[in-house]
Amino acid sequence: MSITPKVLLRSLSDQTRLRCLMLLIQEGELCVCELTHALDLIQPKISRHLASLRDMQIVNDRRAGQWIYYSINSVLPDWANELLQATLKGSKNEKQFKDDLKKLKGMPNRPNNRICA
Amino acid sequence: MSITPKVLLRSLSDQTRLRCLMLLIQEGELCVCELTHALDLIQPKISRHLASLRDMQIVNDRRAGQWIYYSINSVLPDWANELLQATLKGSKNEKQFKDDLKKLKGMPNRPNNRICA
DNA sequence: ATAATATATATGTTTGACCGTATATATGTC
DNA sequence: GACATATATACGGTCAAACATATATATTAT
Repeated sequence: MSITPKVLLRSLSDQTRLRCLMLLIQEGELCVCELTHALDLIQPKISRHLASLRDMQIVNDRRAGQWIYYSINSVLPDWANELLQATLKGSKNEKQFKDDLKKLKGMPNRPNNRICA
Repeated sequence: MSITPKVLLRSLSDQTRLRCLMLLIQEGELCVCELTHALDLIQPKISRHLASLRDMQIVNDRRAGQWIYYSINSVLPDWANELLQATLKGSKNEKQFKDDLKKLKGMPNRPNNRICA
């Protein structure tokens, strides 16, 4: 079964999950420590919300050494991708989003997440 | 100030508000009793959620005699309209949405909501 | 094996949002 | 005026979900 509007919208209704997803859409793949740094929240909180997004099949995870990388599920239905893109479009004006992105870019010692190093 | 993703997504996270909005997008303008009938919920519940959507400037209301008609705010930003359209696209497969629409169409004594009668 | 780092999860608590019931308000009809 | 219909709101209760803290697990390095 594929995701429903009910499930996706419920997930997007929490600010922490929304902020994570916006960064993931924009950046492609991020690990927990990058998201923790960018959002300036405690690690268990980020992990908990990412686990929830994984359970809803909105994101996928991949282990690489001690890091676990999350990314948007690549096989979401069209309407879901369109919904996420519309949300990103709306978020780009938001101070919160800009700040998160800036914080991410400025993170020291970012782990290298390139699959082909 | 215009609506934010945070506010719109929070509004869409409740099933009652989501169902109302999907019918409003599809049908243009509906009164409280039509929505109450279509969703098969009690009137105060519908009114409460519509008031919330009005407060968030997602819908407008208009009185016509004893009826109050609600419709999607016509000056939402592009991203918000795109988000709603994507949601509608995803909802059209859903049994819940189909049932709501069928119930609305089959409602006896629907008030006539045409502005120019 | 010990220590350090990254991530996940368990636990108990709190809070905000939704709920149903009751009631108030507004309009129309007789 | 009295009554019916449509809608809004106030009130108190309930519950899901989010929270912080503490701890467990996994990986890497020394």
